[in-house]
Amino acid sequence: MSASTVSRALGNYPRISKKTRELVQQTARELNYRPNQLASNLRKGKGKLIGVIIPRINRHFFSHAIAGMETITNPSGYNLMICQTNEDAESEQQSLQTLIGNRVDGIIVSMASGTKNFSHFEQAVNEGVPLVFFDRYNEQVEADRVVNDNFSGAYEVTKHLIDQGYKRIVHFAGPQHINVYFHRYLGYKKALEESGLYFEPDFLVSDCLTRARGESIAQKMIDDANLPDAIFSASDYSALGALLVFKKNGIKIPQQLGIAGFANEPFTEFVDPPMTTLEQFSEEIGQSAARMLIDRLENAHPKKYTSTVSFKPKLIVRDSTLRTKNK
Amino acid sequence: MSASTVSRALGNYPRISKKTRELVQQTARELNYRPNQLASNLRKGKGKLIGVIIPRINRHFFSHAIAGMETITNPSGYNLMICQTNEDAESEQQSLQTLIGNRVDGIIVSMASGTKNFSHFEQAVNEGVPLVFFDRYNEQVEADRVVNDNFSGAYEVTKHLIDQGYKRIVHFAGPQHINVYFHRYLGYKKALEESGLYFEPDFLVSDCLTRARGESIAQKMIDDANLPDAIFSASDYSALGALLVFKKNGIKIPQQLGIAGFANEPFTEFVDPPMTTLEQFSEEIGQSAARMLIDRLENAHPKKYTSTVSFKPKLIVRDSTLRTKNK
DNA sequence: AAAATTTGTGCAATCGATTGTACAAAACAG
DNA sequence: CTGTTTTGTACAATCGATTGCACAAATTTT
Repeated sequence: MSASTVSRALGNYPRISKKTRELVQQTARELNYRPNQLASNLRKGKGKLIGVIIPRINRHFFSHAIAGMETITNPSGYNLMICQTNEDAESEQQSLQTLIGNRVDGIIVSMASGTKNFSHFEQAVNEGVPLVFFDRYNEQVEADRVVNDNFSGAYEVTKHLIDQGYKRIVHFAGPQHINVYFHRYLGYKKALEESGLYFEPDFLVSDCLTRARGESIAQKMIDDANLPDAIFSASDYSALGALLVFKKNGIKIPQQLGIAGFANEPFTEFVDPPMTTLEQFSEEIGQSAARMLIDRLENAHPKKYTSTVSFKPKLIVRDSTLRTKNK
Repeated sequence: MSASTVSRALGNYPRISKKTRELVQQTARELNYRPNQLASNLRKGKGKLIGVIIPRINRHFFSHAIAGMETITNPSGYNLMICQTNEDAESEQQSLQTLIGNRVDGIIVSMASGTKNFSHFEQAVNEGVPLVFFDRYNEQVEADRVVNDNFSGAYEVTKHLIDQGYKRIVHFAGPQHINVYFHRYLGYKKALEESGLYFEPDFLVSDCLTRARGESIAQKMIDDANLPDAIFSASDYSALGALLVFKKNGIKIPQQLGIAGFANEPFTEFVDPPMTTLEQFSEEIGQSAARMLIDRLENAHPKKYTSTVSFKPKLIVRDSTLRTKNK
């Protein structure tokens, strides 16, 4: 029996007689035959493989986004090949090369913080590699996007702080070349301005995303006897660090000082006091990105077509900012 | 210029003249040529690809294990292809087929809880697919393993509870067909027996791993006015659920009731009171599994050689079980 | 019963890189 | 200046599955 017949029998081609087909399939099962996907993909030029590039897999947001993607890709028969960049630009470049070299059908990316040059992405787009960004993207690169409305999230939480009567509100910011953190800053600023609130440059603490940095900033505030009324942090982790240091030093939260974070990391619910933060819908974002990519892969789109979906983070108010309730 | 020359030039074969080599490499860069890995892998029969099968990617333990693997595989030039099973046996089977079909060099697995038949793994082993299990394995399958010493971890924490003066100690258990949970139960039991402590069958709460289940069990204990002295849970999540319900009902922890979990999920540090638990060294386990697989791929081993590495979890004592301190 | 159509299978080219072998050109030796 | 060795490049087969085309057998039509 020829290879072609076998191939067609396994592929359920109508021209193959029922008898042969069943014989082949039965025999294949017995011999435990597994078609070599490499060969198949090579010949067909497509392999039902989607590449994913993310900064870190062990972050609540990203691992949940990936889980979300899989709920979409699996039923459609796509597999995921996941690369971590560890926030490093070069590693991101490499991952992109690897994925393209492996002829993935498309790529879902969230950019590394180390990335400041975007030519590798632009080039990929120009070569026609279907690309979808989620969460962290860059304006320059013309590709599909699934984003968080960080601006509105930040605006809302800052508004909330103002409503609670906090006036001198500090912002723990992230690297401003990343859209995500820049927009959080903008939302924060907009809310302040709208309320005609006092704002001075050192209300902005730059690159304050980690627990350690949050701790040291808080310690410095205490040492300088220069406490703000409230802190809106772009990261739950630095908010946590600050909260712990303040608490240890007997500063009452939320009465003396309010703290809000961003991302609704699992621990925020359980710190004392529970922390106000913003939920990001990571799974939905992952799903949406996957859907968008598959749509692009399976349906023809006009050349310059790009699509953007935006998710609005949900404000989760907890005791760490409820000054009115906790008088 | 022939394809073979190009291939050799890019591969830095000594027989290619420096001039040609540089010309080729330069031109390749200009044309943005990326060798088709599919074709290359097909021809070479190897692809520097490692498959990973895990229950869920968005679990602290697993996502950190994967991060650990990457620290080893990346420098060695291997890529990871990750599949989630969602604890489902059939999905696990499929993932295995997919990975083998894609001719991965080897596979790192942590079994799904739904898996009760292991023939697919045995068959893979027989076919010579290099397999390394981590955390969740099965005795029947002869393959390399990286495991947690769940027995000793459970033994230690139970011992600790006994030392703190708790007597009626309940165990929230997981599915006993999974080695991990079975060993936790055994360690718990051993500690009780050694201390000559009273043990009755309903001290064992089966399949109690989720927060919701922990809550309902705790509620039931309260309703029945049948509180134990302490709980050792095989999962931080169910421990959390119980802790929250007890607290809401005014039961003093650790004075009236001690609670310990397993896995050192991030939130355990921040609940009130902070929860005693066991740290699992997920990254190290991932690293170890990756190292073991690569060793097997790159070094010849005798046929029946299998290796097992065991990590001892570290007891992290926090206030939730410190009855003596919190009198 | 011959012609036309349908059905079932095999041949051979193909995807793109790799590699053993062959052969031409250059370098060297005698 | 001829013969030998070295160097550099090309040819062609290969990995394994897929697929257009061709052709034989079976079935239907006239």
